[in-house]
Amino acid sequence: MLQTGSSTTTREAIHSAAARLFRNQGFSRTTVRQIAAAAGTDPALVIRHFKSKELLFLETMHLTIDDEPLLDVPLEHLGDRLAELLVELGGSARGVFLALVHGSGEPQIRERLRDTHEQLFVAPLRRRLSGPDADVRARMAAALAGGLLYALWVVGDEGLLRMDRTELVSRYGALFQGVLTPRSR
Amino acid sequence: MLQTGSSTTTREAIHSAAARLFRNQGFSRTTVRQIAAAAGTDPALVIRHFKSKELLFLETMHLTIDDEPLLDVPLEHLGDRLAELLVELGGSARGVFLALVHGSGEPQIRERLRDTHEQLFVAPLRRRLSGPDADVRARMAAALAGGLLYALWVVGDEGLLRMDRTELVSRYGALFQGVLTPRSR
DNA sequence: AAGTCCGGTCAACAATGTTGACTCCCCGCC
DNA sequence: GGCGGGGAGTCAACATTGTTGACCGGACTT
Repeated sequence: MLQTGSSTTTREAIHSAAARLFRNQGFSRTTVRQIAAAAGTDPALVIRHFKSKELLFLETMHLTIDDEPLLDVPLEHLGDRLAELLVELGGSARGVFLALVHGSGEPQIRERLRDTHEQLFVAPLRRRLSGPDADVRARMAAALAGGLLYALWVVGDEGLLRMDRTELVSRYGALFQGVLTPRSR
Repeated sequence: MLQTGSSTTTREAIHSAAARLFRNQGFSRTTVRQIAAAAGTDPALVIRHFKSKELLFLETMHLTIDDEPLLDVPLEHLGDRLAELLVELGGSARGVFLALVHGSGEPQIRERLRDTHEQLFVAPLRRRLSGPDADVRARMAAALAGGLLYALWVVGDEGLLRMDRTELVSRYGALFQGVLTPRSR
């Protein structure tokens, strides 16, 4: 048959083991032999299926949130909604984000991070805005969003982490709102 | 004499070669043998002088801006000044910042990044503020600052990079100002 | 003068990503 | 039915990485 039964299973095992390890330990700290062991197979097979460790990384680490519906909220509440979404984000998204940021020394991973930033933050916000400076405002809001994740996850600012969630949401929500729908005029 | 002439020179050579290479290529992409070659010495000596590659990295990569005087400006202009400072920042600071961010998968480097963030952004701003929520506002402004560098350097948002510098400064300056000296009350 | 330390060199180690040779087995074709 | 070919799997090897230990030589102390 066309379905390569065992092969697909093995490939899938490698894929999911790699995804888990990359999320938990990042690119450089996880070894091909670890992935192979976790998938119950041979290191050579890992490379054979995906062409290299880096390509395997790129194939497993994509960060997609279905925020299209989640951002479907009146424009005047978009700031709060976005802040809420970001603050409550976590779990696997955190691991993928950190893996991308840490790995972005490699050109291909950096490009992936750039695409992710664009499709995750810039594009959905851009779609909701209008006016001559809509693009700039969307990009600034996206920079704010990335900066929040950066402060919380990459540097791990204890002060922000310890802060009351609802206060953080309301403060950052106001910031977003100010950029998205500038006051007056 | 007590000055170990050649030794100090060699140590210095290793130090500066390592600093340059780490800045340009980051932690994982620069090898001990590269550093040794650039310093005109032996890989083993690199490890002997500094205990390990990671310790050498930590010894060479610290990011300090003498921003104490540079932020000495009336409180109502602090936002613009900070934005100006960040946007015009570059050169070696960029390399060190990126190396720290990319390397922060390693716990020690992450701690260094956290300290840097605290001493470079949070502390100087905190010193200028007062009121019950001064700490929170300082940390949010610091997150904004880090987020700007993140967007420009780590992800490399083309839209922001292409933007007119003075417009970027004025927009981000207003953002900073809003966080530092909230309107009304 | 002998001894002791310190900077330097060389060879080796284990671990890494990756490749090639080889086996095995199942599928379609004569 | 036999058989040839291709793909999955295994094993050993390679070059490169960070790091260590053995050895060497010269300078400073006693």
